[in-house]
Parts: sequence; C-alpha cells; structure tokens
Amino acid sequence: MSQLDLLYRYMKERTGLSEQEFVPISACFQPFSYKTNTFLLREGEVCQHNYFVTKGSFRMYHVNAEGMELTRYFAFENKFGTNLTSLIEGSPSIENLQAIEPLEVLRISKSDFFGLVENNPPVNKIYRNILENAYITSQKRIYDLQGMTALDRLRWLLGQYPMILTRIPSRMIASYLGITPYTLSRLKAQL
Amino acid sequence: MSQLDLLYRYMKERTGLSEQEFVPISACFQPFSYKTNTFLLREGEVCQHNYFVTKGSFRMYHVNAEGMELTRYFAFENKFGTNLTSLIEGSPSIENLQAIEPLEVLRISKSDFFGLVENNPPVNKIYRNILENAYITSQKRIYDLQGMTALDRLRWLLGQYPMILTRIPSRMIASYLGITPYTLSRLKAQL
DNA sequence: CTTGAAACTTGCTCTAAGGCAAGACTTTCC
DNA sequence: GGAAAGTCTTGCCTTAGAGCAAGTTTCAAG
Repeated sequence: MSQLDLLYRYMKERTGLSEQEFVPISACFQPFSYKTNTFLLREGEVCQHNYFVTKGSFRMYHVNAEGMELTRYFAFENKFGTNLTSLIEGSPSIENLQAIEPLEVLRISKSDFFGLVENNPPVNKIYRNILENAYITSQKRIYDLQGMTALDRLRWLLGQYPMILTRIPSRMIASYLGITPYTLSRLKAQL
Repeated sequence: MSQLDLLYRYMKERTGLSEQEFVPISACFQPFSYKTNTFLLREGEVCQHNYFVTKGSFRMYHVNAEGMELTRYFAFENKFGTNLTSLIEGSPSIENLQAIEPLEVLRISKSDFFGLVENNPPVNKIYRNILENAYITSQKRIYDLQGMTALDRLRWLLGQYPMILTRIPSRMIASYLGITPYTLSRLKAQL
C-alpha cells in the first residue's frame, strides 16, 4: 500500500471523504525519509511542518535544565505528529523530534496545513480529531503520571505497545515513563 | 459586566465576531449557579454540557483505585471547562466536576455545542482554540510532572495563580501537584 | 572478525516524598 | 457559644526511585 493510500485511508475513516475530495489535499503532502537518530525538528527552531508517519517512528522529547531527556510521545505508523505548540503559536519549539527507526513520512507545510484547516471541511474535521485525540491522550497521561507507580505505567505501556521494548531503546522508554534507565532495568526484572 | 458580556468578550477576542453574529450563539447558553462543593458532573455520568465560568471556580478530579483524589484542572473565571473526553466520546466520565467556590456559569448543551461547532464558523474556531489551549496546557503539565520537583511545581503554580493558596483548600492543590497534603504542608514552610 | 563505544544490568547508598499518629487550628451548624 | 467535623501541621519512620560505580552485553565500523 502506497504512502498516499495510507493517508487516504486515515482520512476516509475519520471524515468519509471521497477520492475526489482527497486530490487537493494529497497535493499538499510530500514524502520524506529520515535515518535513525536524525532530527525532524530541533529545540529552538520554529516548527514548520506537520508529519504523517507511514513507516517507522519518531519521538518528541525535551531536554530539561539538568540535561535530562523527557520523552513526551512516540509517533508510530498511521499517526500525525508534530510539535503542535510551536506550530500553533509560531513559537520556538522546546522539543526535539527525532527518528528512532528508519522513518518515512508525508510532510505538509504549516501554511498549507492551516490553509486546509480553514477552507477544507474534511481537513478541518481531521484537525479537530487530531486535537481531540491529542488532548484525550494527554489527559490520560497526566492521571497516569500522577496516580500510578512506575511498574504500573510500564505494564500499561506494554499493554498498548507490546513490541515497544524490542523496537525502541530502553533509555527512551524510561524517559517516557518518567523514570531513570536504572529503574526501568530493575522493573523489567519484575515483569 | 453581565455574564453574557463576559462570554461575548471572550469570543470576540478569539474570532472578532460581531454582536449580530453572537445572537444565535448566546441563545444556546443558560445561566446556572452552584454552591461550594456541589457537583456539575459525577464520575460515571456521561457529560452533557460545556460550561463557561463567569464567577468562582470548579475543579476536575478523578478518584483512583486506592481512593486517592487526583485533580487535573481548575477552571476559573473566563474559562470554558467540561470533561471533554466524555463530551467528545459520549463515554462515562472518569472525572468529577465540583464547584470549589460559589460558582456561576453559562451552560450549553452538548448537542447545541457540537451543532454550533459544525455550522457556526466562529464557534468552530473557538472550539479549535479551546482544544489547542487544552492540549498546550496538558503538554506543559506532562513535562512539569515528569521533570520538576514538587517544590518547583508549587512555585510555578503560585507564579500562575498567586491567590490560589488562599482561594482553594490545600488538599486540592496537593492533589493537583501530585503530592500528598503532608508534603504540601512541609513545602509551604520552605517557600 | 576485532575493537571500541554505547547501552544495559546490578549492588550499594542516598534522598524526596509517602504515610501514620497526634496535636492545633477552623468551620459549620445545632 | 460549644460540640463535632473537617483541615492543616509536624515528628517519626518507611519506601520508591535516584544516582554512582563497576561489570556485562550489544552493536556498529573498520
């Protein structure tokens, strides 16, 4: 299945748009590839694109004042991912977006994207859906970080993404769970 | 300033809509009052309304398996607040919405609200704005919970809402910060 | 295949925060 | 105003997870 087919299927599921209606949308997306560990966006830059992942994955992380990496989100296949805060506000990103496996994406520029959001009803609806899901996910994550132990959070993550421990380096998972790699290593022994 | 004036000003700031355009929107909102500690929504119910706070405040909190309260958000004057997850998905809420001061709101039903989102461009834009802000706030909160100490988080909260310690019971602030009331009490001594 | 560099594990110690208990202070309401 | 209930503080001990150091495994590059 081609990259654009994946995007069409994603959009059709959420809006029921026709192939006809998809034409002007697909024209705004270009394919890009990134090698493992390369950056789609670095801290301090203003985010200029939205990305739809067709293969591989990337992560969004922040380096805090103590130099510790905090991973907020992993974007896998069939997900849109970007630094929404920077994209929306036009502010410098506090996050890095980094490929963590060989990555293929469809990329759309900020202006094309928000142009479609304003003028193309299916994309307006998709964007709403993206925001709603991002928000619901964030809300769940806040409750998890507040109320669950590190081991509970690890078990939950493995329930969501059983392959994650083999696909993604442990230190990134640790920084997603809000624990150190030492602790993650010890918790794995308890699974 | 009347309740509807506050709402109009809120919307005008975000969309520049005219008084003319505001008429059909305002028709969907009704004023409600709640006494301190009463509930706008209880866990298990499906959320049927969106609320715009004109006076006082309410909180959104969840009771976890151990019976511990986790507060996710305080809605003060000039904020929309609801359980978006339940409102969007039509699923039972895992949160309680509870007035924490004498509260006045303008209330809109779910169907009126999503009707306006679909068909009324200013409201579509407002909703996008609400979602964007909710998401940006959540994202910041995730990084704070992951990367800051309890004392850092308390200081940050006081920077945002200097009055919060006098307006709102400590145990709710503790549950917002993700700490116990004991710890909050000890941290206050260190401020 | 070798070699160096990461990444991962694990023993030991330390620290931030949790949690109990008891006391002080505040509301509330008859 | 006084009793009762709730809220806040604080001493003491416990615990989850942090952090260092030293060893082990994995992996990529020559």
